[in-house]
Amino acid sequence: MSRVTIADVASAAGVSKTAVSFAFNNPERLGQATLERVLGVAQDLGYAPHPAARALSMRRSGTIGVLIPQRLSTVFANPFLGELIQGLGELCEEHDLTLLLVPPLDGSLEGAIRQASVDGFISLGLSPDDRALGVLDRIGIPTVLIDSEGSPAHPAVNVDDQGGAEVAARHLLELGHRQLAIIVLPPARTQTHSTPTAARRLAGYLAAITAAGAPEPHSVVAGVSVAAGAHAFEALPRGRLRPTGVLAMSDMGAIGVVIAAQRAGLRVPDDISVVGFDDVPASAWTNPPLTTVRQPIVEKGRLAARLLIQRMKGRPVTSPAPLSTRLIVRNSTSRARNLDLPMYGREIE
Amino acid sequence: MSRVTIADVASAAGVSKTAVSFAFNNPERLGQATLERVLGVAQDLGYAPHPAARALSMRRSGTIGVLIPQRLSTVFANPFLGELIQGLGELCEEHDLTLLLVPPLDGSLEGAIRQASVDGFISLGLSPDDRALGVLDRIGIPTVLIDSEGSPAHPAVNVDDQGGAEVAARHLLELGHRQLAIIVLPPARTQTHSTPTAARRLAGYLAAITAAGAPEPHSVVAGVSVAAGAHAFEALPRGRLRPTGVLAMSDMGAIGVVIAAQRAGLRVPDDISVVGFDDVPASAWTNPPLTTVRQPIVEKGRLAARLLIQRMKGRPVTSPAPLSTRLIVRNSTSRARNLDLPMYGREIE
DNA sequence: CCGTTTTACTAAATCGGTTTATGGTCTGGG
DNA sequence: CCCAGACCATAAACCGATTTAGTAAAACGG
Repeated sequence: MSRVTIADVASAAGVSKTAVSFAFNNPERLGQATLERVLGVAQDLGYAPHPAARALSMRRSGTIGVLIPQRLSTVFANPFLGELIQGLGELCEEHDLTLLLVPPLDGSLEGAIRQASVDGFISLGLSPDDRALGVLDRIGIPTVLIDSEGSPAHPAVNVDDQGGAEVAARHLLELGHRQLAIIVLPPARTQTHSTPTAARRLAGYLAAITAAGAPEPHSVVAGVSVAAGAHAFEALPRGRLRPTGVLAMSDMGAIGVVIAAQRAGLRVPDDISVVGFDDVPASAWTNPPLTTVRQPIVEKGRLAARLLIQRMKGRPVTSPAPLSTRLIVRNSTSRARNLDLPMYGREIE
Repeated sequence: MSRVTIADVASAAGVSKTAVSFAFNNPERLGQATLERVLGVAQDLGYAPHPAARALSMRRSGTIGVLIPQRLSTVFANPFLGELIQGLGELCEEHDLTLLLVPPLDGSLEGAIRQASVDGFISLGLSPDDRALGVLDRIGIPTVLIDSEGSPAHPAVNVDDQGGAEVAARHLLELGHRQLAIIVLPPARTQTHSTPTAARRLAGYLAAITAAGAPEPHSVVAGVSVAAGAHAFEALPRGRLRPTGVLAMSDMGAIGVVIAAQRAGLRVPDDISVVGFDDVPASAWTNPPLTTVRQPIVEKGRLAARLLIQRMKGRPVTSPAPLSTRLIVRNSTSRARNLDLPMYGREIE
C-alpha cells in the first residue's frame, strides 16, 4: 500500500538505486537497454521520487514562499494579493517553481518561516523591526521584501507611495476640497505603529495638505476591506465638520466608504469625493468608477520574483528604484461644492 | 555560512542529536537541566530544523497543495480562487497547515503533482478523465476534488450548478426574454470538451430554455475574465437576432459583457439583461450591480479542506451533497422590452 | 598482445532530521 | 546488600532520494 520508492524500482529492474536515479536525472550515463528497462519498470510501478527526499539531497525544493502578514482567511479579501501573485506566477512558471503561501502559524510568522521548505522568500509589508526578519537572515534563505524598508541584507521592491499619495491629496485640494479625511491602514502585525507603506502614504497626504494650508484632516484607521471602509465612514465627523473629500489608503477601503456614503444618502462624487489607492481592476467597474492612485502591482510581483531568483542563483542584488505611481481620475471625485450653497454642511440622514 | 544543523547544536551543547531532537519534540524525555541547556544553545545558534529533512523522516510536510488547472499568471484574475482560499485558509490555520499553489509545470499538471511535497491535494475543476487524476491515486496522496465528478477514490465537493443555472435562465425567461445568449466557460485544460461545471451549468440553462419553448440560444465560449467577457459580447449576433438576455457562466464574464454592451451604447439592464454566476463580492459594487447566481465559495473551500483533513487522518470520507445555490437579483436584469417598441432590434453602434 | 581509455554500472556516503532499542545511574524497597 | 524500576541519555537505524568514488568489462591504439 505504501509508496513506491527508488529501491523498489531498482530491485524490480535488477539494477542499483544509482541506476534508477541516473535514468531520470542523468540518462546519458546509462546504456540504451538499461535506460529503457528502468524507465519502463518505473512507469509500470507508478514510481515518483519522494519530493521531500529529493529536496533534502538536492538542497532545493523548487518552491518559493510568500510571507503573508495576515491570516489567509482575510488577506484574499483584498484583490491586491491575487494581483501580486499573478506577477510572481509569471516568473515561477518560467523557472518551474511553485508558490507556498506562508501565513502566521498561530500568530507567529517566525514559526511559519522555519517550517516552510522553500528556496527563497517574498515577504509582504514587514516592518523593518519585525522579528520575522531576524529569523529570515539567521536561517540564510534568500529573501526579497515588498512594501518594506530595504536593508543591506535584503533588497526591497517598493512603489512611490509618498509621491502617489501626494498627487492624490493635491487632486482633491485642487478640486477645492479643504475638509479632508484620511482612512489609515491598520498597524503592522505585531507592532502598534504603522507599516512602511502606510507611513509613506500618510506622509504624502500630509505633505500636500499642509503645503496647501488646508485644515488638519480627520483620520480613521480601517483594515483593507469594504466592510472596514464602510465602518470607517461611520466614524467620520458629521455636520459642519463632515469631510468633503476622503483619502483612502486602499481601493477596498475607498469602495467601502463610497457604499456607506451612498447608504447614508450622500451622492458620490457630488456630496463627497473619495480617492482610493492601488487601482485594483475592480476599481474601474464600481459605481461610480473610482479615482485612485495606480501602482503597478503585477509588475511589482514580477520584479520581486525576478530579483529573488537572481539571489537564489547567488548573484548579488540591490533594491531597485521605487516603481512609479500615477493618479487615475475616474468618477468618484469632483469639484467641491461651494461653501455658500445650501447643501453644504447638511446633516447626514 | 551554511545552515546550522542538529549535529551542530548537539556538539555545541555536548549532547547527542537525539537529545536535541527530544528537546523540541519530546521535552518530557529530557532532564530539566539538559533541556534548558539544549534549548539555550539552539536559540543562540539560531537553529531551525530543516523542513525537508523533517518532512522526510516524519512523513508529513504540513502542507496541502491546491491543484490549479490554469497558469498562476491568469487564474487570480478571477476572484473565485481568492475566495476559495479564504475558506481553505480557515481550516489550514486551525490545523497549522500551509498552502502550496500547484499550477501546471510547463503545461503538465502530472509533473507538478509529483514534485509537490504535500500531505494532501485539493484539486480544482479537473475533468473525470484528466490524466492528473490517475497520477494522484497512483501516488496515493489523499485528495479532495472541487467542481469535478466525484469518484469512489476521491470525494468531490460541488454546488448545485445545474439548479442555479436553471433558476437564472428562468429568471430571464420570466422577465419576458426570448432571445438568449450563453457565455460558455472554456474547455478543460487539455481536453476539448467542457469541464463538469460548465456542462452542468449549460444543462441547467438549456433545461429552462427548452422547457419555456424559447428559441435556441446563441452561445459563445469565453474565459473567466472581464476582457474575455467583453470580447464575447462582440461576437454576439446583432440586429434583429441580438439577444436581449445574456447568461454568463461567471461573474467576470458577465461584467465584461456589461462593459462591452455599455461601450456599444446599450443600457444595462434596459436594453440588455445580463446574469452572472458565482456572486463574487465585486458583483455587488458594479454598475449596475450584477444579478447573479450565488454559490457559497468560501464555504466550499472550508468544506473541502475539512474533508481533506479527515482523509489525511485516515478517516474514510464520501462526497457530500452539493451545496445549494441561489439567485441574487440585483440590477443587471429587467423586464424585456416589448417586441413592438421601436427600440427593439435597433442596430448596435 | 598489452596498457590506456571509455563505457556501464554500483557500493557507500550524504543530506538532516526522527525514532527505536538499549545502556548506564540513581532511588527505594525488601 | 541486592535487585527492580524509574530516569536520562545515546548509538544506530531509518526516511528516500542524489552523488562521489570506484570497479569490471569492453573498446581502442600502437
